[in-house]
Amino acid sequence: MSLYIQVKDLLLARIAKGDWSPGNIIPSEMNLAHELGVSQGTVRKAITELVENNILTRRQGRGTFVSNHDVHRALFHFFHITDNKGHKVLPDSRVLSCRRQPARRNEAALLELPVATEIIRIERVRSIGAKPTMIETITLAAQDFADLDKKTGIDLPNTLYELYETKYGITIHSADEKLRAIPASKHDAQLLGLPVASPLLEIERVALTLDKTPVELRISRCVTKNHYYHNTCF
Amino acid sequence: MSLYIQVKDLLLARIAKGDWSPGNIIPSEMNLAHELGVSQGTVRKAITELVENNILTRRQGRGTFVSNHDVHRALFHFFHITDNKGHKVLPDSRVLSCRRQPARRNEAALLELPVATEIIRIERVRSIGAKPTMIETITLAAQDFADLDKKTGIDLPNTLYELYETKYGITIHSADEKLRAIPASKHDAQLLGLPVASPLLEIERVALTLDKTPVELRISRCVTKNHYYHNTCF
DNA sequence: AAGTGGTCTAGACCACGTA
DNA sequence: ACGTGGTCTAGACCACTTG
Repeated sequence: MSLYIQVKDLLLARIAKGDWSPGNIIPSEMNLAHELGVSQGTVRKAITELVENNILTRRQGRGTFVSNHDVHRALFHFFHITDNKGHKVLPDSRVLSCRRQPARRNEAALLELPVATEIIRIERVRSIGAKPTMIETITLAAQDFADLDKKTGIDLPNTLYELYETKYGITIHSADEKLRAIPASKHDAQLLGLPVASPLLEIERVALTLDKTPVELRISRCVTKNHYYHNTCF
Repeated sequence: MSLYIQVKDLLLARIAKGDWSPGNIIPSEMNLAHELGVSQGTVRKAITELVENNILTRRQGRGTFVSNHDVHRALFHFFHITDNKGHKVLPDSRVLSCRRQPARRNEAALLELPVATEIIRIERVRSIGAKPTMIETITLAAQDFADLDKKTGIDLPNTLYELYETKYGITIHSADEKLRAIPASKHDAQLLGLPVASPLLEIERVALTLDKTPVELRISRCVTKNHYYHNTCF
């Protein structure tokens, strides 16, 4: 393996281990180069790849920082619903329930947990401009999110990924989404104020950490009358 | 502007102008460096960014080439339908019609053409394993694709983007997709063998060239009973 | 003024593909 | 054997931020 890949892996390991945490500065390129006995150019190339992966952020004149995966990031990387003009809108959310339960078989499989492991299941309705637009069912491994179910509806923030990072030290880095069209169930239809069997866009998202461990399963069923799921491909 | 950005823009201009065409080799880094009066490292950095944009391809020991946006690329960058196991499948296609018509208002808007410009409209049904799965309506500016409508159904290849590149010199580089769930029309239902109003996944895709000119509008309506639209977000 | 990342150069050696 | 890209080094100057 080339030297800069080894440096990259070493930096990654330190970040994953928590030696350097989100928002904090890492040593300068020169310091790392001296410490590791390589040239600055090699450290630079390793850091460049991590910056391209959104894991580090460079700020000229200041230093290199572990990325903060904040609201902005969550919004831009993981939230793809836009209005008809293509503008992203952050919907409000109302929690319907938040309970501990044994994992169903498919949930356990997607989260790579043993069957019937205890999970936390959150159900909420998300609205755009007072109009109910999405129903979300969120599944988390209970062991990783102690006491999350004890929070009241108001304590559960709109943007959960920020909470995962700040309270539980779990940073969501990528996600895998599967989309399909499904008919609204009676329950869905009632919550969303639609006729039964109206077409809904279902998004099944598995959110992953840096080392590709699945952390959250989120199934969203969306009304796509005034909104789209927007994706740009290169 | 930094030097390597200028070099990058210059290379881009030559590619767009057609001095170097897809599949062909460009001069070596050393030659470009001498020609432009900069160091090899600067040319290298410019080329690196173009490689990251999938515009150039490096082959060690051989040289640097203008990317071929071939079947493989089209499949991996622009085709997101997978089976339930997550494997991509390339569907067959049967052309229903291929006609010249005046552009409708929304088509003209999305393709950035004057209203009522003549367009070519292709309608086809795509099947996976003999099962009709998607209906596609493709709209192209007639002026850019002379005689495309004169091809018979068999002459129209399954993978159109390759045809655009090889026969018309138009390379699709990125695409913008909007997804929503819609009920199947009578026409859709008949072609796909489904009850009327079954939920379908509609994908409205605008395909763009390197300089972001919209070239093709493609509306796909997909049965998502045994297939998903798959997206990975970083 | 000092330290950081951003750019640029020049030169070295390696791994790979072709002739 | 030769030319290509791939990696690595060392050193220079610039632009930006902080103390």
